[in-house]
Amino acid sequence: MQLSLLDVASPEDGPRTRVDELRRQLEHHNRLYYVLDTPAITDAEYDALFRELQRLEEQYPDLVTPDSPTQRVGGAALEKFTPVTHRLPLLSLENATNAEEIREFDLRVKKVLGLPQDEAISYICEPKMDGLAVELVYEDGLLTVASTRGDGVTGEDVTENIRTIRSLPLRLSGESVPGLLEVRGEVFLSLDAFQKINAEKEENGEAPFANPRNAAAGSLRQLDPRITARRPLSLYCYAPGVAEGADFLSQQEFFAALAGWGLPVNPLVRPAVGIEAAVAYYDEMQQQRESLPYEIDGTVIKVDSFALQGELGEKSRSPRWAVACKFPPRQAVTVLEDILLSVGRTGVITPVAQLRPVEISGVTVSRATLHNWDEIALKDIRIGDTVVVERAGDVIPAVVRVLPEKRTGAEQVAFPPEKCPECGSAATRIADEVAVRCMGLACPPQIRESIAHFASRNAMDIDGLGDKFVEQLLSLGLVQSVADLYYLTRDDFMRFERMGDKLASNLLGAIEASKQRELGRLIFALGIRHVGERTAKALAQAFGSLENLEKATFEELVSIRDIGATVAQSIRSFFDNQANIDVIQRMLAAGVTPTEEKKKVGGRFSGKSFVFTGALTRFTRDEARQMVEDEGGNAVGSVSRKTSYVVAGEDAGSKLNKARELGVTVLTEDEFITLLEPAD
DNA sequence: TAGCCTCGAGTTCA
DNA sequence: CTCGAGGCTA
Repeated sequence: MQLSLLDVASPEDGPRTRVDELRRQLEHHNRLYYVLDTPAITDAEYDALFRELQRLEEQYPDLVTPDSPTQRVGGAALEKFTPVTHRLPLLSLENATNAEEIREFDLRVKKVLGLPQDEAISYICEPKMDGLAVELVYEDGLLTVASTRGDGVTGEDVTENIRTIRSLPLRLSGESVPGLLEVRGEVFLSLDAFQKINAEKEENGEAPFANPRNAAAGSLRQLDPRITARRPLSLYCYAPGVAEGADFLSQQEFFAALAGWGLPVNPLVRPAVGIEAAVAYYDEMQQQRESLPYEIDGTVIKVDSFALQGELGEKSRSPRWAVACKFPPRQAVTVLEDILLSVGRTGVITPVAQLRPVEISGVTVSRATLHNWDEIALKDIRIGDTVVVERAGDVIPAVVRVLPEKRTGAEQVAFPPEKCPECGSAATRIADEVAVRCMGLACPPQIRESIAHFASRNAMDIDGLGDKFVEQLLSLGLVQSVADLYYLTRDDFMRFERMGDKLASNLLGAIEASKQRELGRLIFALGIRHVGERTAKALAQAFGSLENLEKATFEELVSIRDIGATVAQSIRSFFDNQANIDVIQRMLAAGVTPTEEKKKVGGRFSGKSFVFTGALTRFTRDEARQMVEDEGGNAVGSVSRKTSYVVAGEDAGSKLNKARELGVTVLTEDEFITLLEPAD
């Protein structure tokens, strides 16, 4: 395996042979250096080989290939990152924070699989790198696309930056390279690299990065890959995406295949038979944590067998076959100086802790949400207390507990407000609810936040209209409700502070553009209580137009999946309020025309709703719902006059009776299947 | 009626 | 990210 500088082809053998040879050697030494950590040549020798290759490629441009080591650093900077939609979404993991929760995970796995509790499942354990998830796509062995995780469905194209990672092969080596291979991995910075980068930053008088993860994120998001190339990022691969022409039956086989192709895998990955071995691994990694050359924030336990993984399946955002075992987050002690009150869009008054600024894992924290007064009472948090603070998931600060031994007696107990701190209206706690609400209709922050919500990215997406401008619109009296946005003129905007022609045009353009948004966005934008993004979309699909939704009866609303009495009532009262109708009318009059929601294809069941009841034998409830939705229908939970069909399995009970009472058509499972078959 | 599972709403810092 | 709450299923 050892390659020496002497027993290789000489330049006289022809440039092509030499170029191939140099590439082979450079990749080989890259791997020895970065992956196996056993360099065989000095840096100077490596540089000599690299420069020779560069010279040859300059001389013979025809010989340049995209997987050449010289091509790791691309040319010019990008304008922006292009979005990439992942073929399979990148899910997140459920968390466990201690051994007990890890054991609960194991019990859940066995319960779902129907295995006895004393069965020892084969798991794979890995350190959980504190970095950024990416997805790499190799087509016919060649790295073609690398993208960030993004929201799990769509990420950003960071191929040029990923190519600068020296431990990553641009072309897969070894036998039986698959036609298409997607690999998920974690990009991170070693502590050494992190310190080096920060030293450089400080020399240049720039602010240092708070921690290695931020530094890695900053480096990966560089538009100029030449800058990224100077930040020695690393990467470990850990999970497959789509793989065509490769079949691994287990996580272990997958890791072995990765190693065979030259992809970097964390050497600390280890199998564990039975959950106790996995718990031991977790404990062991926690011991080793401080001596590792990179940061980890826990371990990951996965069911080894892909067959079992498939059987366990996924919930909406996380698989049931893996768990992230988090180490206790880094904590800090500080003083809680005050409890501030923040009023949200819905009037909920949330207590926020004002803290004496304290540094936690590189970031200075001065505020932390306290959620509600039950929480404050439960933890017995008082103003003036010395408290332990941590950053949950290393992001959002949270007050964990107080240190009562530090009390002086001067601490003050905080009570829920009786009046809204912003508008002075009565603040009440509705029965059975934890939240305290401001009941004022004209409460300024509520109005400001609801208009900002209307304009926000996932609602009407009025680019540039944030809190700041909404505030000014309100204080200048230019806007009372969201409808007024559509009557603003250029002159109105020019009254703003620091407003130029350009900015005014942009805002007007953004408002104009928002007139045509999908119906679901508009419904979401209205800010009806209990109607978030998902529900709004469901309503848009079910009713097709704002007018239909306005007229919808409580019964009709309840017959929609995931809408129960509470949500239906909330929607009804929103539209029963004349003020709301006026705002909507004024908006429509200004030319707001919601666009059609993308209808599902087929649609033979469109407008039809199905209720499944009793024990189904030919399909599960989920499958049944899927089949109905695929044909454009709704599968709902309860029978009403609006229900088109009730499909009754064995031992159907009250729903079947109700269907008969109301005269709704009742189908057997077989009849339902017949209905599904194409009409012709 | 309990126990999932999802959704909604509020939140931090750079 | 977290908590609370609504809806659905067993």
